[in-house]
Amino acid sequence: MLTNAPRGTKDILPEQIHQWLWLENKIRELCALYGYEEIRTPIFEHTELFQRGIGEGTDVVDKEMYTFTDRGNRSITLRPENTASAVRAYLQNKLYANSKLVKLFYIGSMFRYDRPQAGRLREFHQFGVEALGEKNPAVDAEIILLAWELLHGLGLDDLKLKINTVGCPACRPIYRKKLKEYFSANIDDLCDDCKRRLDKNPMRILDCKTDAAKEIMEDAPNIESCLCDDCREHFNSVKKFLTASGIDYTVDSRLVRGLDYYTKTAFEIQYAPLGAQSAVAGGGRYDGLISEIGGDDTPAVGFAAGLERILLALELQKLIPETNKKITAFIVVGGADAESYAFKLMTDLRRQKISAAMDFGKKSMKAQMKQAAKSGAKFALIIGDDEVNNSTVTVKNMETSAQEVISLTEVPDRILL
RNA sequence: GCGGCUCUGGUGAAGUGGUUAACACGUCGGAUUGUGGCUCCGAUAUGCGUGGGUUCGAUUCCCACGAGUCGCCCCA
Repeated sequence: MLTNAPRGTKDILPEQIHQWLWLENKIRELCALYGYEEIRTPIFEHTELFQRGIGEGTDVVDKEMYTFTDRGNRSITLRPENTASAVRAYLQNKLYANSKLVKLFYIGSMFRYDRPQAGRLREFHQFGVEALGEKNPAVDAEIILLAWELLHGLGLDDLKLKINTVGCPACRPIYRKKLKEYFSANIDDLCDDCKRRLDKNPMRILDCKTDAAKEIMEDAPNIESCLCDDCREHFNSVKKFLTASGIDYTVDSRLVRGLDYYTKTAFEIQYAPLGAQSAVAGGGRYDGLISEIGGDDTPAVGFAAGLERILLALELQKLIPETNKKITAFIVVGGADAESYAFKLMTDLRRQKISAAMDFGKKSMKAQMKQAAKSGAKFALIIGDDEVNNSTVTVKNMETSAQEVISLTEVPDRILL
C-alpha cells in the first residue's frame, strides 16, 4: 500500500522529534565529557565486511541482514550494527596514526530483518561507542561507566548492569570443549534449540531461558575455571575499576554475546519493564575484530544502545521533558488591504528573532483569534484598515486580554517585554 | 523464522447477520456589526485492515494475506 511505510519502520513525527533531539543532545554532551568524538559512516557497506566482522553462523549475518546487489553487481548490505563500519573507517582513514587510543561514538539507523514488536524494529537507531587501540582494562571500565552514566543520568531506575568475561582465543576453546562435553552428557534435558546450538555455539546454551534448562545450568562448568591468566587478571581489573567508581554490577557467568567478535569483557544493561526487549545497552571487548578485518592486531572495546528502547523506558517513567513550541506573536488580519501590511510586520518580527505567525486562509477575525489562542501566542497583533491607515498595530495580550493601539515601530519592543 | 491475541472515523471507542454504524474528544464552521479561551448550535466513517468465500443479505460467520501487539528466537 502506497500510504504505508514498510513493515518494521516508523516515522518520527514532529510531535516526537523533540525527544529524539533531546536524547541525542544528552548523548553528545556525555561523549564530549568522556572525550569521544562523533563519526558517521555509510549506511551500507560491502556485505563481506559484516560477514567477516560479525561472523558467519551468527543470527544477524545468517538471517537478519538487508543484503542486495547493486547495479554494479556488488553485494551491498544495510548496516545491522556500526562496530564493523567504525573499525573499517578507522583502518581506511588510518585514524591510528593520530594517537594510539582512538575514541569514537556514533548515532544512527541500523537495519535488521527481524520480526517487529515494541522496542524492536527493522530500522532502528543505535548510539554506540568504540575505543580502539588500548588493551588496558580501565578502558573497558570507562566504556561501561559511560553507558551506565548515560542511562542512570537520564533518570532511569532499576537498571541492572551485568558483566562477564567470555575469554579469548587462548582459553575460550578449552571452555567450549568442556561445555560441549557437559551438555552432550545431558543432551536429553536440552530443548531443541539448544541441541542445535551444541555444535555451533555451545556458549549460547547458557543463555537458554526454558525452565527445564535451568537445572542443568546450575552444574554447568563455569568459565572462571578455564580462564587463562591474562583473561582472569583483566576481568579482575575491570571489576576493581567498577567497584572503585561506585556502581553496582553483578557478574553473570551466563551472559554471552551473540556476535562473534567479542573477547574478554562482555556486559549488558537491562531495564526489566521492557519485557523481552530489556537489553537497553550491550557491548564488550573485541580484541580480535580489527585484525580479522585486515588491520594490525589491535585491541578495542565498545558498546551500543538502542535509542527506541531508551525512549520507551524514559516514557514509562515519564522522564522526557515537554518542550515549549509556543510562538510569541500571532497576527490577525481584518480586510484584504491589511494582508500585505501584516505580512511585512510578520517578516520584520522574524528578522528580529521574534517568532510570529499568521493565518493564510482568509478566515474571519473570530476564527483567526481562535487560532491565535490555540497557537499559544502571547500576543495577538490585530491589523485592520484603521491600523493600516495610521501605521499602528493593536496589541492584545492573550493572557490578560488587555489591548492597546501602538505605533508600528514600537511593536518589537513592546512584545519583547 | 515459530506460536498466541488484536484490527470499526483524526483519536478513544459502542454495536448488530438485514432500513440513516452510538457516544466522547479532536477538527472545521456558526451564534449580525474588526477579537480567542466558557457556553450553545451545526458539519465531519456511502464505511467497519485487504482480498476471497458462505448467505437472499455481512462491518458482524469462514479462509487467506497484511499490519500491530505479546511470547519464543535473537539482539540494542
